[in-house]
Amino acid sequence: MKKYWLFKSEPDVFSIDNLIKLPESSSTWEGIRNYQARNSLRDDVSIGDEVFFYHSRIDPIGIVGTMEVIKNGYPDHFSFDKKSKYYDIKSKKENPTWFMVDVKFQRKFKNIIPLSELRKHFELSKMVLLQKGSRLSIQPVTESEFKFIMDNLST
DNA sequence: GCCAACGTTGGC
DNA sequence: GCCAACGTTGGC
Repeated sequence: MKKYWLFKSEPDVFSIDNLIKLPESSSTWEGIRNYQARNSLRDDVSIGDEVFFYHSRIDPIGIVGTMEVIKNGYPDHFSFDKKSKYYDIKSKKENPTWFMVDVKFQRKFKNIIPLSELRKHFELSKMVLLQKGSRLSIQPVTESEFKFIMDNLST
């Protein structure tokens, strides 16, 4: 069954426009170095799932569009590459610590949906994103939350 | 750029 | 296995 997610990225590092410009408008989603997020990428994020692209640490912060998962979780090979900023000595090829998926651009909203806007809606009050202290960079979104945002807030 | 809230590390 | 110290995230 199709699932829904929200992936955070700092646009200084990787923005939705960067994704659009890549061949096939698709990309690896590497460099996730948090165990809870890793577990989602390894076990739950699946081909066909829909994902909100979220820009953090920029003004304004919020959801900028959607993408689709096109490859299930597989070892994050950047963690094996000494030259990569995502290199991690404890991740071994025969027993990888970190995982990633591939994504493909779907849609960029005409207007960003700011975090402050998301907070206004009772229907979204349970969103992982909006919980106090929440900073998961790969997080689940419920079907009703996803549809509410697409139907009422997307442009 | 600051700093609160988390997550991780490592000494004991 | 506790927990202080350190490192990171991300809203503001």
